[in-house]
Amino acid sequence: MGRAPCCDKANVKKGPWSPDEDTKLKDYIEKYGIGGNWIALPQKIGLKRCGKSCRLRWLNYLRPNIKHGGFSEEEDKIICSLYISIGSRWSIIAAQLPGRTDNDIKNYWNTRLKKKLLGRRKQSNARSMGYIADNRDANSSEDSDRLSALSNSAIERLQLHLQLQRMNSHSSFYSNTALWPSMHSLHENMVNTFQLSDENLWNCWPDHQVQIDTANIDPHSGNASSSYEPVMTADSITSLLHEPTKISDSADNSPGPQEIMSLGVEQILCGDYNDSQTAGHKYFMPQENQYHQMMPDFHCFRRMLEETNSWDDSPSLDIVEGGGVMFQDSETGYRNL
DNA sequence: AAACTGCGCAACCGCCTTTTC
DNA sequence: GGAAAAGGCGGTTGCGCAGTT
Repeated sequence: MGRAPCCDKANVKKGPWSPDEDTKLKDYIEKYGIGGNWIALPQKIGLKRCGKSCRLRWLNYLRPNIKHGGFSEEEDKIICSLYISIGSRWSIIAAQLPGRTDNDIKNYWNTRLKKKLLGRRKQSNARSMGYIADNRDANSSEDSDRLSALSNSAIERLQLHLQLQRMNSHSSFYSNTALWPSMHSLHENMVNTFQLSDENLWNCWPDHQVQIDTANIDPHSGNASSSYEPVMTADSITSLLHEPTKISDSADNSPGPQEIMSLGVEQILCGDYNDSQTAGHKYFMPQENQYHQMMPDFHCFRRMLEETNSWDDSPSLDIVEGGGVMFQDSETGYRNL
């Protein structure tokens, strides 16, 4: 049985809010409050709107002390740092920026800040990934999809952190790390990995047989736990490349794998895998002939490492005299942050 | 001047979590 | 304890506007 809709879709108005509707909603909430029930609210006011729509309108636009546009340099930094650390948790990021809404920050990130920071790097990486895919298997659109999937949030976050870290050694602009949120230990691990020599990095793989555990990871201790969400893709890949983490001795009871990796399996691997239930954990093990399918993913990161080491072809961020930082617009040149 | 294109943003959708009964 | 309702969130869509051809 499906879930009942929150309102009668046929009888609710959609689209932009009129000034009249805004006034009705604002006046009512200021007088009587929400009353603990958004769904019932529009009926009380006489608005033909879905309760969720009212909530959104209030939270994102009508409530007091909302700021729109004009993000400051400080806000840019906070958004950037938090995005690197926690990803697209817009509500959490918004909580650190008084007057800003998650929707606003999300829009700002997607339409402006991301382009400012990653700009041409992304295109460059896309080219690299295409190159890799072409070399391996020219007719594999599935692989292309997987590669492009890898180029999303995780890679953006990694690129951003590397940018910031490079700048950190030159500039006071981002040097106050006290302002930054603390990094997940595996996240730090990821960053460290990309500072390894290429040789070391590559030699980590593929000699390990890998057992992938769907158990979750405590972001503070790095230990397996059932109460935290799975680690992100880039963390997972880095763990695999860098420093395998043994989280349980139960591996001894399972055939084949010598080490247990803590990975969010559906985020990093796709395709069919043997799986088995062992000691309360579900293990996913790539079959031998599937290793080659995983390799392109790691090629992506290897390629990124190579690019990172020669980050000079079209920097989107640069240090300027006096310790300031400029974002470089791909078309119009430098612009102060 | 008209058509086209790209961008920014408000709003919607659907899924997941939390609360209530 | 379980089902339903409501809240919350992130991704996506579509409209309006400005700039370009």
